[in-house]
Amino acid sequence: MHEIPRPGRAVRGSATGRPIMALLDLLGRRWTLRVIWELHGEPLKFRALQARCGSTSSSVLNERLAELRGAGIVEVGPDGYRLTDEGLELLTIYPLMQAWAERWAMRERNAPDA
Amino acid sequence: MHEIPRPGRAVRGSATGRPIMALLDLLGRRWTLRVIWELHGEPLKFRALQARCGSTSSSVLNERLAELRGAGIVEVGPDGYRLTDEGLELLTIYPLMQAWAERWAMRERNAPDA
DNA sequence: CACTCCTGCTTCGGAAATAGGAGCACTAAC
DNA sequence: GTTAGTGCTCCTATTTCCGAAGCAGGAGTG
Repeated sequence: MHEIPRPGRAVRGSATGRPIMALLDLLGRRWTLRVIWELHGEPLKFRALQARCGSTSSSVLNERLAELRGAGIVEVGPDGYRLTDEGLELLTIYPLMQAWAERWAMRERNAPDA
Repeated sequence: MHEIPRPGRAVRGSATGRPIMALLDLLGRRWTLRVIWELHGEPLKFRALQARCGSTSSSVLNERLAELRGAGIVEVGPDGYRLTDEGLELLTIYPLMQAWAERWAMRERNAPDA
């Protein structure tokens, strides 16, 4: 088992305890950004969420969900997993990322293959 | 060697080619978010960047830099690695993450240990 | 009761990514 | 020549992840 990053504690790559470092560690793990993205709408059951995340393995998905619940980003409701109020706040970074990704796609279309 | 995610192509967990999926794959790799964060200011040489990223291994750091250069987020200048104009655009998500992380730290301080 | 279906979750062996460190080729001093 | 700095590569050990199977519990059905 690995540590769930928390502000005020040492995380991978930073022992200062700075909150942003804990968040960068948390969000930088595989599937974490994707899980939050897929939970932007209605609540999803475990297997439904798994299917939306490209059929990622249940073991890793369960770890990520435990971390996100520990950070107060995701909670379990009667209809499945959903974002908390704080999780919804974190969702504000996604429109920026999506707009950036769209410009990225336009640049790639106009560029010859690398 | 592994594939550098690009919009319009299949990436880990998504074969649709949606640009946001490529970006989520790219940013969800270890050290990627951190590298962009550390490059927000002045340009950094390879070893200086490595030191700021908690002495991550040079092999992985080099892979991440190759990916970020391939995506047009990072470029190499006379003074070292720095963000491109598009990389600076991506930097706009960090103030939101930092604010979120600060609230996270406040919640943790007010909460009994889990 | 048994049986079926769905739930979240766990376990396990093999595959892939990352860590950690030594070292290379190159350039610029001196 | 030596020394120091650069980006980067190679190698092995460790960690993480994948993929599939299966478990425990609850609800419904007869």
